[in-house]
Amino acid sequence: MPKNRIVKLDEIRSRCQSCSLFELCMPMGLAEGDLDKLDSIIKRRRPVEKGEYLYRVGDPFASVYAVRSGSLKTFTSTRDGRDQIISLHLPGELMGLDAISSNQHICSAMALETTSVCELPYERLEALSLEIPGLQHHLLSLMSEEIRHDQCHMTILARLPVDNRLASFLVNLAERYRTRGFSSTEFNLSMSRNDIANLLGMAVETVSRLFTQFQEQGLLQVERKHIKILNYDILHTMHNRCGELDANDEEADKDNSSSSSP
Amino acid sequence: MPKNRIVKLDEIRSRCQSCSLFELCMPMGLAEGDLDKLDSIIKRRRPVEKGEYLYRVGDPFASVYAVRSGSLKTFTSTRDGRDQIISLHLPGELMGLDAISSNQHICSAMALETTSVCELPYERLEALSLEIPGLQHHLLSLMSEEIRHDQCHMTILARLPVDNRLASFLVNLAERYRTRGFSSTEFNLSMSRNDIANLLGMAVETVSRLFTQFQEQGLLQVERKHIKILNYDILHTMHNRCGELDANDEEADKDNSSSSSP
DNA sequence: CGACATGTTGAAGCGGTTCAAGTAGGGTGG
DNA sequence: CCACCCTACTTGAACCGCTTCAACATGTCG
Repeated sequence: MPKNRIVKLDEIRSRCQSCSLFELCMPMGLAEGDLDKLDSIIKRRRPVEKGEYLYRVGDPFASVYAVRSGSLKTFTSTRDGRDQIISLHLPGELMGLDAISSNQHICSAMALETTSVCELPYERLEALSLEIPGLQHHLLSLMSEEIRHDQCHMTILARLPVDNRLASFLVNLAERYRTRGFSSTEFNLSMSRNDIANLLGMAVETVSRLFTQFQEQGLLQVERKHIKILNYDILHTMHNRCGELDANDEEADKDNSSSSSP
Repeated sequence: MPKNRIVKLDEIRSRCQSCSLFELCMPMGLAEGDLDKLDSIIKRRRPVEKGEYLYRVGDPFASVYAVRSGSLKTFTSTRDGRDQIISLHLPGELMGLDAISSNQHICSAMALETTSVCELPYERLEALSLEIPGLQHHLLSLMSEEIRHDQCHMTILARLPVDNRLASFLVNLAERYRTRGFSSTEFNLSMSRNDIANLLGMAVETVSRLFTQFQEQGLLQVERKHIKILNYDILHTMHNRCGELDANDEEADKDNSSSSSP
């Protein structure tokens, strides 16, 4: 089971009560004054409408963004002009940290629905993280979390057949909704079939076929974007378990067949 | 062309002269005293022999490691027991930062040849980065670099046919060797065909066939692990250019066909 | 309502895997 | 030093998972 990435709703305090920055400010138990400091650098901005860009590849890197509501996809463009979707971002997640080293955004972010975000000017955030205890660690931790996620996705793309990929996607979504206090068995997809296919490295038609197949198998009930999970267990069996560490890990990598052991 | 990830050899100073920690300590122009501080937390350890683990999935996270010489692969295990190689690490690179959020290693690291590393106890490193100007930013920057790399690899796995994947791999290797002052046209692979296949999400046989195909096309000369690149341009044409930002990026993602523009 | 985007379904084709067999290093022990 | 073995690698041929192409259905929005 992945570690909870945000804090329970009832633990949220004062200012950020109406804000989805849980993940960013809460986990290290912020003092009142520190919370003020954080609040002071946050820029509110008008919602990003469906299809609008929050930022684009190559934009100068000035801020990171915390999703308050709605959802966005990030994607890069390959040289042949087609896009590759990198990830889906839900409320409570921080986006844009991947631009730190290049000082410009390395992917574009587009809203999948009307989406509101908080803008955090990065320089001020970085400065603040030298002051506020735990903030530095938290930023580093968030990035490490993102690396873990990406590695998991790489494994999915490299190793799994298409049905397992879709199952992984759905299980992951379910978990994330559950963590946010929503139903983990019934939700609406904010991504189109096209986007899902792209994210999972397959053809749209395949996604379509898999949804009907899953439905015929009694795993799901699908109606357009509405998903109802009927048999979570089987889906979970199919999904890639990377990132789920448990006690007896030593036996997991016992047969490392590749380049020799001495 | 990816940004240079390490500093030119003649810019290296004093203590770390014999060390490949360029990337970690150099880019922000360390003061003499700060360099001492950094040196003081570094643990030297005996070389890791080929096939030995530097760390394993699930190991408690205590340190990050800078590769001084040699090379390592990192990999996770999927639930079916097979491994998925995540990346190859060459001298000058820092490994293990992905363990920050979970506090245990999320992948295993195994030496591909006799490899020497410097161990940096993470807690002390994090503490130090509150003191040494620029170190915090550098750590964040390194992680952002890793995210960029992973995203690039995701794109390769999701979109490219096998020949382009291998070309991408070789071009990437060539660049990294060049940056390190080695020949970018002639080098030895430290990975086995098996490992390469695994990393690129394909079958060993395919890698083998592609090498002979590339050779027949006059792109390469291959002899076992020794690679000589004969036509870099064509390989470069095949390779995925993600992460290579340039001035006219706005036209790159003009036709974003997926979920609507307003 | 018509037009266009999005989603579904079927049938053909192919890229890459899998299976099988054979070759070539590299190390070990006699 | 060679015979041996084991592993890494290569090559061929059959198969199949998924894509592609094409046609149709369903929503959605001006």
